[in-house]
Amino acid sequence: MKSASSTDKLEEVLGELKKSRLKLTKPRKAILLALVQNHGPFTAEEIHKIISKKVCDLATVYRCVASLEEAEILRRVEFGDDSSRYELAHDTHHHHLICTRCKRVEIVDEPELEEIDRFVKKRGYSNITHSLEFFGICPDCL
Amino acid sequence: MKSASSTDKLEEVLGELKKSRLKLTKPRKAILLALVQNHGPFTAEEIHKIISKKVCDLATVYRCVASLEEAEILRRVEFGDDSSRYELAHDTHHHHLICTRCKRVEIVDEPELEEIDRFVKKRGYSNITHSLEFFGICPDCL
DNA sequence: GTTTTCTTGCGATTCGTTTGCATTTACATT
DNA sequence: AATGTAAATGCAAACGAATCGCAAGAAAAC
Repeated sequence: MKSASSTDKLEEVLGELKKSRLKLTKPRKAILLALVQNHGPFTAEEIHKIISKKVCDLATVYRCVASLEEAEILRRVEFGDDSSRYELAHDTHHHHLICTRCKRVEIVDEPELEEIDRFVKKRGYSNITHSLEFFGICPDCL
Repeated sequence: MKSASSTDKLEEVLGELKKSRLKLTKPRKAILLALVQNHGPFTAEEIHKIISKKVCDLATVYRCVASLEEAEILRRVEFGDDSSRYELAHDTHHHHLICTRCKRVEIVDEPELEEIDRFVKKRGYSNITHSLEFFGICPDCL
């Protein structure tokens, strides 16, 4: 199975948006396009820059990512630096490997890590999610 | 091997503090005592309440936890709710399981999870650390 | 096209955290 | 014990990320 093209992906995501009860507005479309076209989780501020500040106010970006996260179209990621980052939830579950020197972000999607949640299932918890991020110094920075 | 008593633990931690080049001040002693006596990672604000606000200013708590983290006596933990929490770094490496309803925090220290970092070692990264937190609904809240 | 409901812009506001600066304290040195 | 000095503190002001109130604007429903 080939990976979908950028436009395919955008249509897919916009489809998800229509299925939710969220309205299809210009800021939301711009944000989703930005995340389809660009890699890596971004802060609201970064998204605001990418879509161009003329599209909408920064406050609107915050409100959009919040509603899109609620609708499970976006996923929030925390790198422990006091700001939330967002990426398409549609992408397969994965984690990040962040170089603490150059801030490069790599994707980690080892199949063995898929089963992580089972360690807490036996405690009777439900609706389990987890957040796993790696930090280290990348080969280039050594 | 028995777990150390509260006073043993406190002395051990104060020993670490002396070995660092940090001065042994009243606020730092109070904070370490608070973390020896109480479970779970706490925010600066929570620590400030525990040690009693008379001990020092909130700004001092922030400065203390920062220096104690730097000295690797405390460890910072993020639950993705826009505030940092601190616990004794001395305690064995573990993760947290946070009930998203009642905010209860449990410790997760499955031995199988110890080896997590190896998934990124093969990418040539060094000084690897990771942050893994679980979120779910606890049996009592169901 | 009109109504209803959601969304936005803009400014003000909150909240966690940090900082500047004068003062105080811990600790080393005499 | 008195002194010197570098580090730590209190207090208030400043900060940055995120949120909110409200009036105006735009989408979807009728």
